Amino acid sequence: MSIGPKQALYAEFASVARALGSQHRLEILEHLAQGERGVEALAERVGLTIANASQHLQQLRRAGLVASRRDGKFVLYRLADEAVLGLMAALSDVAQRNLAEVDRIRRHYFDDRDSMEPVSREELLARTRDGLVTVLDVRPPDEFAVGHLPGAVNIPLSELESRLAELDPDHEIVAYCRGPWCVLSFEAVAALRARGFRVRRLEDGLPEWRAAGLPVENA
Amino acid sequence: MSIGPKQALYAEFASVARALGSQHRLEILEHLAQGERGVEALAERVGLTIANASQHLQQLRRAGLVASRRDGKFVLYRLADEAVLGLMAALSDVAQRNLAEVDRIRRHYFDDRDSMEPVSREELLARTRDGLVTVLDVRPPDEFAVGHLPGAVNIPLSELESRLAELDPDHEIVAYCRGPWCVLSFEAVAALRARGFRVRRLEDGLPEWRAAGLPVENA
DNA sequence: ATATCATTCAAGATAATAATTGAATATAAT
DNA sequence: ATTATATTCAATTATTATCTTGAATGATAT
Repeated sequence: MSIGPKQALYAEFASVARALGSQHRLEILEHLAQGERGVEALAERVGLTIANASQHLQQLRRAGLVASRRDGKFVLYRLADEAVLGLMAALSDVAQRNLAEVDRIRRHYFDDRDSMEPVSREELLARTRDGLVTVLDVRPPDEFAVGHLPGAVNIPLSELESRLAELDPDHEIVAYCRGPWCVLSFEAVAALRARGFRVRRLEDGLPEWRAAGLPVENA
Repeated sequence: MSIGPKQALYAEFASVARALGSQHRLEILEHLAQGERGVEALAERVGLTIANASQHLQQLRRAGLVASRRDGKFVLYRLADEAVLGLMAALSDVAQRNLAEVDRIRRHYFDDRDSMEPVSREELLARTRDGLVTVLDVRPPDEFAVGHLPGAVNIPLSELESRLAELDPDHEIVAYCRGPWCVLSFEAVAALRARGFRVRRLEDGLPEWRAAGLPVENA
């Protein structure tokens, strides 16, 4: 049945789609969008055994979604391409538009914590020039270290309650994390609002900021 | 393992990706991008039994990729959304960039028949205003009937050899068909060049023309 | 060389998906 | 009402994907 070049191409395209067709692999891709990562770190964060994570990574590699390099005894994986992020965005866009369940989850969880419009990247750029805004990165420190918004303060969500003193109550805060579906910034917004801070979320997360060609610091 | 809202969302996104993860379903989507179609017509064109095509269509519907309506005793399917076309474009983009096999097929088949740059939609629009170009739709007549480029001539590829007289040899010809992976326009270009016609392909196909907001005729 | 650590491979159990067949609905025509 | 047609459902079998476990590879450090 797979005669014809069109059929052969569609078979290839389908193999890419199948590689995206797993909750775990999508989550792995979200983490890789932050920057390079080893197998063990990914396995732990996604909640897989190392052997299993390794197999998922190889499926992603065969599908051309990730690439890898060896660094000493570690193997570091990364997204193959900026286009991969675009593909994931297109996927979530279609799912959001057409699957009622997605809408239900969004309203029930996300809108509950922050129903405000997120701050656009352009708006944040303009406001940081005035210096009256604190950019807050609530991801774990190792992800912050690989790359973050210029001038951002890193307080991981888990430490937020105990480090409130580091935040200037007179500044508006703009919080961000891994991307549009990362819960960290939503939790941070809810927690900080309850403490009286003026805080909004940045649209999307670091990978999308970087993909937009905006500057990233990795000191 | 699927606690958390992020996991729940990714599970939904993955279900959309799995629906795209089949050669046959991608081909069905290509046909639906031309316009509404019944189950039997789709089954025949994609080379599936009717029952099987019906099941694939329902997977696509569950994934929010297609919608359907009943018209008398026929059930007509269509793409759920313009965003679906964008998702397929993103999918083929990633596959083209990162899978060597895709490149091999393209060079071996497509570039062999037409290694020239395709005509962009903008260029075609400009040239049709001068009236010196014949726009040639080489899809089957029923697809042409559902929608085609303004002023296009419909000669299905299968009848091209016998209807060469209808083409003015002084006009440049711009041929198009279903989309970037449809072989019809490539075959048409190769056949017409061999006959001495000046002919190029339009970039992509009718669905992308429509998605760009350009006018479509369906007389 | 040997030991150690990170990663991958291989084998097997379980679950999900695909295609086929024949029966069941739902609408239209007689 | 009955018949015909289009589509869907249900049951079956074959194929493919997932996860687990334990062993094998590759690179570094002792």
